[in-house]
Amino acid sequence: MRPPAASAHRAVTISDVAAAVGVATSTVSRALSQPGRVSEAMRQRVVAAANELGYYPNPQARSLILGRTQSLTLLIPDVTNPFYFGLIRGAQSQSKARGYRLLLVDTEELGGVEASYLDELHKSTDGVILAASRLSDDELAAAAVRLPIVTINRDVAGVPSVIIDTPAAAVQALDHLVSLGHTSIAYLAGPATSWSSRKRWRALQQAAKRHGVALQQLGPFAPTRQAGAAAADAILTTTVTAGLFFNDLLAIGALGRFAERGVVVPRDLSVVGCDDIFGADFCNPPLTTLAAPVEQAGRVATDMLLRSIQRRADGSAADGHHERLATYLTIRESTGAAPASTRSERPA
Amino acid sequence: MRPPAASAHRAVTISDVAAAVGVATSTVSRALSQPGRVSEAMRQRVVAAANELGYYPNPQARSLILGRTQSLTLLIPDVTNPFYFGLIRGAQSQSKARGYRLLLVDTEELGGVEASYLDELHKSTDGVILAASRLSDDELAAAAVRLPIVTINRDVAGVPSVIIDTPAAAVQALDHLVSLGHTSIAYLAGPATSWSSRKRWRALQQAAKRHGVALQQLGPFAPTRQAGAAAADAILTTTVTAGLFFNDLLAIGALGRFAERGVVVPRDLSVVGCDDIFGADFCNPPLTTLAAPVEQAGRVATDMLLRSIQRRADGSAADGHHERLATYLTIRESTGAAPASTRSERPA
DNA sequence: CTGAAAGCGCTAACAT
DNA sequence: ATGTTAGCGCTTTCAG
Repeated sequence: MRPPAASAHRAVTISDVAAAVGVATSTVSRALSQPGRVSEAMRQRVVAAANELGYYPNPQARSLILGRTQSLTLLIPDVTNPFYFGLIRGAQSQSKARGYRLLLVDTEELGGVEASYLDELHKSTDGVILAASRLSDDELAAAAVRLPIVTINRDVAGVPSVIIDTPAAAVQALDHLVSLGHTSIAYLAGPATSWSSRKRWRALQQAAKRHGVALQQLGPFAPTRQAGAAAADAILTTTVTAGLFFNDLLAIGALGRFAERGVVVPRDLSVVGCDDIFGADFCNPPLTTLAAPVEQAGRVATDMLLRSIQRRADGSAADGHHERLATYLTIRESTGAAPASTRSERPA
Repeated sequence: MRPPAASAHRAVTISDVAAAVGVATSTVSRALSQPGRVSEAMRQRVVAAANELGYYPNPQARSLILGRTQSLTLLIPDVTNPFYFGLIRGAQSQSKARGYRLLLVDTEELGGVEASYLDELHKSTDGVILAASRLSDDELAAAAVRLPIVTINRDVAGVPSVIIDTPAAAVQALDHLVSLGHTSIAYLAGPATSWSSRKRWRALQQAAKRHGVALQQLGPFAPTRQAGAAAADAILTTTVTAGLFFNDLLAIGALGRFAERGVVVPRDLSVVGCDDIFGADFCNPPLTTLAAPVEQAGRVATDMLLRSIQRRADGSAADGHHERLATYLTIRESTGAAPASTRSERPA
């Protein structure tokens, strides 16, 4: 049973409730938010009246005095990139569980948008989760002084972060390819500003050296399906027999292009993606990929942020804790034995 | 050049700026929000000081007095359902363009969560976009009295809404199947509470009668990939040669199950999805589907909501305008000629 | 064109 | 245990 809606206009306030019960507003406030500090009888009368009148607290007024908004903000570069879906869900559910609301902002891959939001948000959110930030280390560190921040996949001193450990998994992927007989492999890099891409490339280089296989970097490519066609064409100018793609979006785009050009995956070329996004398991062929625990990352980031907010409230020093989430290789059907003949002889 | 951050703690307020310039706070307020009502010289001095000090307005304080929060809320049943991605993006970008922030809430397919949010949100958001609401007509109408609401795919008197016209496209899909020789077809229904599913079924029934083909409904099914396996098995107990699925998620799930059971699509069975979500074009085989203009729906809903908010502020009567967005059949590779032999003889 | 003062809804001392 | 009072940061009468 929903209480009767407040008459057309003015909303029900705490003083309406106070008047109805015949007490001071402070008593109502206490009864509602610090039940221990009023008599049980009073609490019940107040709660009854509040329900009766359809009273709901005004979060703005509360925020103004308390200095916290009970809302967190998730800044992501592109809401349509499925990689972030899990992040959104994880952050959303955890925020809700902790009694916070989640604001979602799409920065459209623009560092400038990111920076201006961080300035404006200052007062309207209690903390920010920054996914795949395009900001410089200095900008990030500066922002973190003013506002609790947790980054995802970005390692800046003094700024807590969740790191999805794809470099380690990328090495597993390389091992996998080497075990299948591949000796010449390409890494299709992400945006030049991507910290993850650089990290992964470095890890791959070392592993390639250890295995004694040839590894080359192509790109950078935008992390999109459209760019996948370009990545596919780039790889076809080389003689590699396998490609490690910056992410699944790029790999899926490439898969389509390979099909167009008559390149059969994995017979002619093996393809490895990254992230295990929605679709990676039902594309054609299903993608061997690095399964990033994205939703977990969203939850963990939220908890770290909440802890960081708490710490600030207590006046403790800021922390720069980093949480590293393991990522594992998931083998599906886009990788297979290296072709016997050299790749340059492939029909194309 | 970012202004120097405010010293560790207290945020810069309008009175800090006023003190710096040596004027009253009201002057600063006017200079910043009603530039016309202050001398140009004064405006410049104030703006300079504000930048100097790193002043940003406190939206909470402003909301409190203005009675609007400059934020809209998008309530969706499941953030991980790719159908909503476009909606999120459309609503997000349009909100931003109009100077509003977007709050995202996942109701987890629960009507109760939806209802309680509508109550609480009352004061913290200026309006709500309700996608695929699980609420009853009465509940919706009641909520719309208290708060500007726009629904998506839900037709309730007095509540403005955006209707993605899938029934019309479903009829196109039926025509398509009939033209391919299918005479016995199944509709794999969505949740019983889904208004869209019911509407579509009704439109299909009429069209089937017109064509003189047999149409049966199976389900209801959850709108998920998992449920797709159940839907696939259900369809295999019948002799239909084609299935129209409630949405792409369900269809993609079914595609996987068909592959497992050796049913070749479209040779043995034609499959039609709905929504054209991310993945519909690269699953195996690519899905014939009804391409819903989802991102547009998000933008349109946002604009309608803003208009509705405006109308309320002006004291005009509430409107119940409905915007219908055309949806078209997109033919890909999951539909083909009806098998010559009857489906019950299919290898399985 | 600018200043003084009141007040949005709520909470937190400080009384009693 | 409850009432009184002040004030969070801002906008807006109302004066001048």
